[in-house]
Amino acid sequence: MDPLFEKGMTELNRPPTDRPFQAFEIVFWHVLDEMFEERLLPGDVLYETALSQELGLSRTPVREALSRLVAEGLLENPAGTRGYRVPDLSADDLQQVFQAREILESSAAALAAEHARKGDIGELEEIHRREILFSSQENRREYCRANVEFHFAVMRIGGNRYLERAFRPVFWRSQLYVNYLAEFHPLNGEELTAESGHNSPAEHAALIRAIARRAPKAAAKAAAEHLRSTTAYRILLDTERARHIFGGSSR
Amino acid sequence: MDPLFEKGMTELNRPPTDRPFQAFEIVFWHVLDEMFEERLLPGDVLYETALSQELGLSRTPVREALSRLVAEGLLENPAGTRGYRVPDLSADDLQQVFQAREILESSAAALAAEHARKGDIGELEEIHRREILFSSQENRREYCRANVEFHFAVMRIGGNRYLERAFRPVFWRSQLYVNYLAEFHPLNGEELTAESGHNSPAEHAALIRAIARRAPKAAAKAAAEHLRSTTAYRILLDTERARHIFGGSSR
DNA sequence: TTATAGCATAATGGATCCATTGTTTGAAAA
DNA sequence: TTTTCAAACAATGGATCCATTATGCTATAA
Repeated sequence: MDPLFEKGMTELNRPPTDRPFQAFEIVFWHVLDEMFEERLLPGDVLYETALSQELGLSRTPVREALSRLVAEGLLENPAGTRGYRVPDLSADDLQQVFQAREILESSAAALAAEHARKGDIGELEEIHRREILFSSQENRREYCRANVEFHFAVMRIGGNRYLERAFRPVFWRSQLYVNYLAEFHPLNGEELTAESGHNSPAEHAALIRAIARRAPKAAAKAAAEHLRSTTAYRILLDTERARHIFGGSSR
Repeated sequence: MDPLFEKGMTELNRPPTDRPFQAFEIVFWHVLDEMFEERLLPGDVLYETALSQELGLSRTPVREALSRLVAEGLLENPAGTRGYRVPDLSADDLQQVFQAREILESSAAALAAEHARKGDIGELEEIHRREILFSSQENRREYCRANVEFHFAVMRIGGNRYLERAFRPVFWRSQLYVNYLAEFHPLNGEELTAESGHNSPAEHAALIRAIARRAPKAAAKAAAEHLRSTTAYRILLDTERARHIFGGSSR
């Protein structure tokens, strides 16, 4: 459990701090990692007891973590039910998640175009360089990482902490869907990959340009268009095939 | 502690269910009510121990509740610090909260204009009738209630559950600010009241019309303009006076 | 063979306990 | 009188315990 946080992309979401991890945080990020790594799939159920034994902790921190995950909308435990269920995937959910992302991210992009400072543009460009590098190297994990960083960076540069807070759970959820869908989609391995076919870098470049020249509307448009070309979104449009995917877990 | 949930406006936010309250829910809504009722002000600090004694519960459910409130952004406990602090009010926070609301609510209004069914319009009109009634009766509490219901109804009719989830904490926080500001603002009692001078009903009417005639852009515009005319927002514009208000708690 | 009732199992909500650690008070020194 | 250090106090994080109750299995009956 030690190197739990050197892998995966979840630590991106943990605010940087020198304070040691509390037990419940270990559980929280562990579960999140399991979800991102697709070892936990929609329909799977987690139990406090089992988890606490697996992780060698008492149930107290496990409860805390699971309860937070529920608050984030990443798990659900309907009233009077035991176990914490990884929410099912429905075409409707997918559509709503991406619609929400489009609203939040295009607004943030517009704000970023208004508020960006010189260093911010540099930061975006640095991330973007990594995206290009890793996409050409076909280094899926590092590419994905940079991609995640990019979206959070735009959100942060936008400068609205409340919008940013609202964004995090929506984004997480959409990431889960992306991985899962890419995994199970019949087109997987052909033209579709988890990171939207590597056209992201070009679209990100367009967004950076819009932000750099302080064009809020163009930035918002670029962000929205980028989302629309995402793998998951494209799968969604392919509703006929989608029917084969959505539904219960395979496990 | 029994009639805790017949007063206040917080129960609006508890999803309806026949299941009895769990202990942690009692704590959760209790604290929320204390905040809305302005018995808890920015800068105040809550302690698990004290709360559990006050409410006659063990610390376990209290911890759960406080932890959820932190997750909602309604309390904060910085790393390595004791006590849960009601976040301070800064002009910047206020601006951001209202900016976030504008983004979320205008988007939801547009969606509502697209998705509204006949019954939905009826519901909005019913709430709106109550607003008019109570505003003319100067029944502050019931008016406020209807106002809250209205905003949630628009969000719900928009139909995006993820947007709705993101909206809730932002809205809550803005409500806290509204009450607090109205209380302490030097203009309180003159032209400003907590419910933005009762021009809300007219603005809500405009929003309903836009939704009813399926005009997403008009709906979004109406929602945004409504927010801009809110008390707190108007106070915010009055930055000179604002300086006297923002800052530590009075308690 | 399928459906139902009842029982055994085990997971959860809440209470309590303990070790750790942040806070505060007070005493001593500058 | 003000500052520093230490010791007592108190709040929290985590572990454990217990009562309640959801869940699953079995045996019986249709």
